[in-house]
Amino acid sequence: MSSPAVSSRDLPHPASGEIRLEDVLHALSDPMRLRIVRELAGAPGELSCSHFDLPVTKSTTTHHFRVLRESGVIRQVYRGTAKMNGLRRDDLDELFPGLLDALLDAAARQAARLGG
Amino acid sequence: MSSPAVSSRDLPHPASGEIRLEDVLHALSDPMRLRIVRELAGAPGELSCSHFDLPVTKSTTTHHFRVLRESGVIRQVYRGTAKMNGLRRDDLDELFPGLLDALLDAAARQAARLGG
DNA sequence: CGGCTCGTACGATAGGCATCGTAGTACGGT
DNA sequence: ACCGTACTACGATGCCTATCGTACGAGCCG
Repeated sequence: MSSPAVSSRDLPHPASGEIRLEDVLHALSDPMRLRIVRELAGAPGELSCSHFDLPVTKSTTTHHFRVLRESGVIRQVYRGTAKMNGLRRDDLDELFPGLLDALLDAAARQAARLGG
Repeated sequence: MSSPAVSSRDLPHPASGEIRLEDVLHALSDPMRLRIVRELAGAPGELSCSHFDLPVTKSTTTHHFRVLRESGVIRQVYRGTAKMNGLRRDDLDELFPGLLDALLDAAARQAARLGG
């Protein structure tokens, strides 16, 4: 066998060069997804999908994670039954320097202002 | 009479405190609107709607400008028959410092990368 | 006044999308 | 082998939206 993958199941991610700004912005324009990204940014490592306690069903949660992955905002990988999620900081910072930090800062400011 | 308005027709804008990050991101996630904003950012003053040569009908153009205005990204004011458009740099920079510049830089980088 | 340009309003249409529920697959542990 | 957990797939639904065309209103200029 080739190098043992983290799991037999692999998930399609856009290559770094295929990430489109419009898709990233669209992904982050949903409150639920922005919340996910903020939580991911505040965590040290990766987080499993089940770690999040969102006010929607699991089907919808799956949908949001897929949108984030397909837009290039997060990286997903299976680890056993869990699916681990991490921000694609490296790729995003290289493509759009300062953007992710500005977005996270903007979200934090709005949360503070509106009492989030 | 109160101070003479620029025109008898007035347009509804969100107050600075009512601008929501999600709405701004959603507004900018459309290629046509991102293009408009980039052009506005590169111009010295205000630009009329008719200045833009977009590959859509005038109805659709009106729609996009309204979305930008209602999300708080641009300010619109009538001047005779023309409708002048300007970025709300001041408000955006106060609410989300660095965000607008990061977005414009990101858009410029992508345009350069993809040959826009 | 008459016409011209700029932009709006309204209705229609087609596609996208956030959400749900149910049924199913993959993996790990007992 | 069995069960439970984690996540997915699929279909349905209702809303939002990008687009168009046509008809209209507002202001300028001759």
